[in-house]
Amino acid sequence: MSSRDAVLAAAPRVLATQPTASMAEIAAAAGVGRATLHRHFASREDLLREIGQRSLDQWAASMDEARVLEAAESGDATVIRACLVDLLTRYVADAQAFGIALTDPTVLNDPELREGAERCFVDELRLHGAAQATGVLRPDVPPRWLGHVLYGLLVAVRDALVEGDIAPRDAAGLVVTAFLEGSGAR
Amino acid sequence: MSSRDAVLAAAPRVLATQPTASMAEIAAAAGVGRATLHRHFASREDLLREIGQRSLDQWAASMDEARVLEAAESGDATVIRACLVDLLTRYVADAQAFGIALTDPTVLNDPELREGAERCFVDELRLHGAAQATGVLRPDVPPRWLGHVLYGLLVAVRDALVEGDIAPRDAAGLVVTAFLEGSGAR
DNA sequence: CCCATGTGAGACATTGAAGTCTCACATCAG
DNA sequence: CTGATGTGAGACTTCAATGTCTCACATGGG
Repeated sequence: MSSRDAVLAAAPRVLATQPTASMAEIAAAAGVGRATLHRHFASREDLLREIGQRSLDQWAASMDEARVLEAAESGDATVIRACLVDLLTRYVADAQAFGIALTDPTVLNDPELREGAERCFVDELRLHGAAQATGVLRPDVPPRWLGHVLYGLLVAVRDALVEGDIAPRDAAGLVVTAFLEGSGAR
Repeated sequence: MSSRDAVLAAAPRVLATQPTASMAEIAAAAGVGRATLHRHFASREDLLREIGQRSLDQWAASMDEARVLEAAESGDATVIRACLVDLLTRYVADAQAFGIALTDPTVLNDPELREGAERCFVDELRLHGAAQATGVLRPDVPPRWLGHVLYGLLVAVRDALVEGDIAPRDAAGLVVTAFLEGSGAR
């Protein structure tokens, strides 16, 4: 594994538990010299942006793999619902790999990344819209609110896993249930 | 309003949109000199801790006002459900006032604050436990997970409000519904 | 063997925010 | 008026992390 890959593997891991970790700490965690870290990423911002970009790529990839647009256009409630579940499951995995990108100010405030996020979000909204139109998701809430709820649940599952309050293998199921059925008893 | 109160009012507001705001920016937002800010709060950590402590006090106060422990001990599903809704509504208001405390590393990592948070959480868990036992909340998930879901929804509503995706007057209802009923259509 | 490449260690410089200090000024109670 | 208190402005110091640079070394291809 190249030292660059070592950094890109280690950084999200440390930052997940220590969002303010210094470059020195990140380098150490990656088993790499501080100078080497700076060779690959000129600044801390650079590194964070790269991680943010990768999380966006992963977001897009997950939507792609779940065939979000295809499902949205199908107009078939069963397909849409299955797609949603598939998507959420992928998101949960992504949130563990790129948890830092969910809440880091550097990532959240970067104009380019924001634009990329909005682009992904628009695609996701297609699915939510189709889900609302076909009776899969409740129609009486703003579609963008559904995105926020999803986001919040990913933050929740990330933290719950970090603190060891839920088992990794249960994570996806808990999120899917919480999102679709809520936490109220049936 | 004393300058100290001005700071304690302004700081959470600026930090809500700029979590990395400098002391100088906070002072400016409070309409107060930088020296004055340091007179009241020796360090940035001090200020953040004070805000964190106040958010904990508010958390405790909200549980108190919603009569959480009383409801938990009542064993009455109707009472418990009403208490939960009341509590969530209060939380939504609190999340707007102290949104920064939800995700700021300084607040989240301070040992004393963590201990205080855990103490509040334990009380909240009593309610969740009672709610699960009386068929108000689903019994098939870890009680602590319910706390995380709630937390995630507060982060979601905070961000949705900051970005203007939902109307302030709808916020509480959206959170209550998302938590209890989920986002799936009935 | 030899060179090219990438690396670690560590010295060094830079920077930007934090924190300190002084002083003049406003306010207000007595 | 007068002293006490709190304040704003701004100069100043400190400090920790960032970013730069050099050099010796390892490795691997030729």
